[in-house]
Amino acid sequence: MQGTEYGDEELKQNMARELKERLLEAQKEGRPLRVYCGFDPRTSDLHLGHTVPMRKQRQFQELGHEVTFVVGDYTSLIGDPSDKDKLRPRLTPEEVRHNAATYAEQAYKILDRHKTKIRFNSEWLSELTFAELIELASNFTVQQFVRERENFRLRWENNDPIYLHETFYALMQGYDAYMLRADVQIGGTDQMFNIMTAARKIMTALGARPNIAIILGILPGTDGEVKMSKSLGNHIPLLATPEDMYGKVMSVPDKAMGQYMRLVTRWTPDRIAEMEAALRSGALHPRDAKMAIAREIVSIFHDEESAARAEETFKRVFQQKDVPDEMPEYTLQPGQTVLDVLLAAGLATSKSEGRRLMDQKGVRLDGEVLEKFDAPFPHPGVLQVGKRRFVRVK
RNA sequence: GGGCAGUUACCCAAGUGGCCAAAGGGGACUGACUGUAAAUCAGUUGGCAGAAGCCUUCGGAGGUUCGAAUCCUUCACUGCCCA
Repeated sequence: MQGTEYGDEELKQNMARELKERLLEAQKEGRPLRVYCGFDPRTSDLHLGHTVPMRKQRQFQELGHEVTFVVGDYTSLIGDPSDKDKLRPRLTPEEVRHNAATYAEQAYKILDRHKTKIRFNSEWLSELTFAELIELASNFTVQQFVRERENFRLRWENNDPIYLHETFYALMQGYDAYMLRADVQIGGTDQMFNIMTAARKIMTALGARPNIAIILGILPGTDGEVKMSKSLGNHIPLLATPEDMYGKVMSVPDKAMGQYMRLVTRWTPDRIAEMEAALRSGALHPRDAKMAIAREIVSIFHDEESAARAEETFKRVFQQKDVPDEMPEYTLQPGQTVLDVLLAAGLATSKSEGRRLMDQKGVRLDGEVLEKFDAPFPHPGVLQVGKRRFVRVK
């Protein structure tokens, strides 16, 4: 149960007990547990935060259980209720399929490709009749949605709109769990309502055994404070290069190291406890601890070798202030000024921005600060903007 | 259906006829410092021009005015109250 967070010790005990019972029962029946996880095909750009529940699923796979990956193609008609003001155009079936494929491809960095079943929830949700929907809805009160769900409550208090159809999201997720006869459903604390209240209630009402909830802590973003999310700009994409991923992990504040160790790395609870003890006693420097975490994380999503290279680059660029081995290249065109090159190489989005960067002494060529933006570009070399953007100008 | 309030730059939010490219905060970016891309401090943060300057922006459209984010009309969206 490493990394779980129910916010209530009693609930945690209950879930742990139920899980134990269900395991024994399944063993007696000679069947694996059915573990359910859903995903929203609206995004196909996964980040470390998405991998937290996947890691838990992987553990189930390794123990021989059955993991079903549900593509929420039907639920995506609604979208995540926490995003309010973006109009979410309905995706075409092709887009859903494409996103599902790229999403799954990234997910297989963690899950076992051969042991993962994929289902689309339109399969059963599109068959629901209006009468059946009413039946499902009759299990809930408006108060449950508005008072118990934190994101709705906040929106209610802030006078933000809450559309009726958004409340269906939980019903649909619960119905998914019912259709799959899931034994276990895994999600972050933001899924507490959908898993605990909605799914368990619907399953019970329809005569199935309620699934057991495994609620995991939420991984904070690179700011160390709030949930990792692309829209907040504090995310670490799975598709980041090894160097970028390593550096982004290094930029996470020290205080979030524990959460990263517990929620992202493959380390055992013992190893983590050991490291934390060493940190407390001063035997382990926080920088070295974080470097180990960064290296481990890059190893998971790339491989050991790339991780070692990323570490080298990091040491060179940030600890020795040297330039990295590899960087994008740009071929100089005749007659270009410094400003032209900045713009053409994508280091500035407008001439004004380029001038500002130069005014701030943020532009260097082979280590020399460039100040005259309208001067012809001096000579080929390594053009650097700020601390970490490099282009080799040829 | 009726009444009232609101819609400002990436986000939150001030501004209620000229001094507004638009306060403040967050974020982002740059610099200094640092074990770090953290923390802290300083600066920058619409576009174009070397600068004075010019151009585009305050939900959409139209209007009043020498001049509008600010006033009027209308449309769209949101909230609150009443039915």
